[in-house]
Amino acid sequence: MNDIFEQVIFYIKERIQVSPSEVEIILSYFKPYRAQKNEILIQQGQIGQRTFFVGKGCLRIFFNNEQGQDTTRYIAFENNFATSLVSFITGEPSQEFIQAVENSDLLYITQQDFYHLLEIIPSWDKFYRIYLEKAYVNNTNRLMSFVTMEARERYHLLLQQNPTIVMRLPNKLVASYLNISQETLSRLKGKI
Amino acid sequence: MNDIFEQVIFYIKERIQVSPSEVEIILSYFKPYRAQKNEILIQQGQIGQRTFFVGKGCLRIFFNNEQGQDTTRYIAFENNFATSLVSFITGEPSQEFIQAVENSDLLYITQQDFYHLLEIIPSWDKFYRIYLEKAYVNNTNRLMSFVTMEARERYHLLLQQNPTIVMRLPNKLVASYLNISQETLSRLKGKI
DNA sequence: CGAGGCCTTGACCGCGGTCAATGCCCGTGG
DNA sequence: CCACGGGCATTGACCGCGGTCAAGGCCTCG
Repeated sequence: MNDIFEQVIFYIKERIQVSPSEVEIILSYFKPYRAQKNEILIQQGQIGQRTFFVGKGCLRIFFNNEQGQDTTRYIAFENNFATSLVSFITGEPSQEFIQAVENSDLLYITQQDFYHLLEIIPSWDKFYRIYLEKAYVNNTNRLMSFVTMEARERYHLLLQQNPTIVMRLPNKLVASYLNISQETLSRLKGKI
Repeated sequence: MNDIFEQVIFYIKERIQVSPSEVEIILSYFKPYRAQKNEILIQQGQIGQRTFFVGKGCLRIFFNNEQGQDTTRYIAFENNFATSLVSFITGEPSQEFIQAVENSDLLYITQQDFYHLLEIIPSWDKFYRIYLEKAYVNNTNRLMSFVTMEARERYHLLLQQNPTIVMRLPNKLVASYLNISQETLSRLKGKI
């Protein structure tokens, strides 16, 4: 029953040192939530952000362009966090959506509580720093791939670096993640 | 003579609280450097990163695609920091170059010393966090603009949000920053 | 005054998007 | 259990944004 709390603690302990009493405190700020497939967890324009931890299932973060297609910025499988980080940082309305791709078991913590932990748990600062660093590296690599590579190369890179995404998700989402149309992805797959 | 040190301290004090003795310590890790126009400060493939502070002049961070054109990821004018952050974080070779766009008065601090400050100056953690947050927001906004907007829109957005870049830098660099060819930028400017 | 870099303009073309038709798979209800 | 409908994937036709190549003009600096 407490599996997901054990998962998140495992995740945290891999990154920072926390005493048993601190673990108690930290966990007390995380709340469980069960999301249905396709459920929208964060709407575009929403403020008051939350950070999610995926115990089981899958979340994606995406934004729309004016024509109505969406681009997926990040995909979180089991044992990963997902946040609409820009909005989390700035406190401004989110440009991004968060959606459950599958039925998912989640934990979440509000932005307020997260920042509160920064004040009461000395090592939480480091946890946040590591999280930010990872998010930064991730996004910058994506930026580079969009800017320097064409569709076929991005697809091959994804196959190398993150085949799970291609195997587990419908083409539609893979295309959204690569920022190409579903048709183009289909043609790419056809030609080996 | 100490102008640039005053500039960096002003920058720091705007963001975190530091005691006079801490200021002493922090400054002792920053070293001045005068860069010539077009000088490359960080080569692609280089490890052992440094963070630069621009007192006067301008730096740009860019990377190459395989065809040899470059894309400018970030432009730092006076009173801004510039780092090849991914490499700084991961310790791996930089995918990015840093170049002086104009003759520039700089300060720099090595990655080692920067991390050392994290240990000896309590509030430096916060300074780094704020820096990371800003860099993250910046990059994510750029990512979104590349992915959701076309050339003309990106140009108009840049004119709104950062006209200095357009006014102060040669077209070549503006094009590189927008990730379009010089010819396309020229055509865009022509048609209002 | 000459040379080299930068900007502009035109001709051309290819990647990848859109639209549309068709096929496939799967869940749902008669 | 089968028929139907809806969502997803595939395939073809078409086309437009923006890149490349090339030529010409302009400005700057030695």
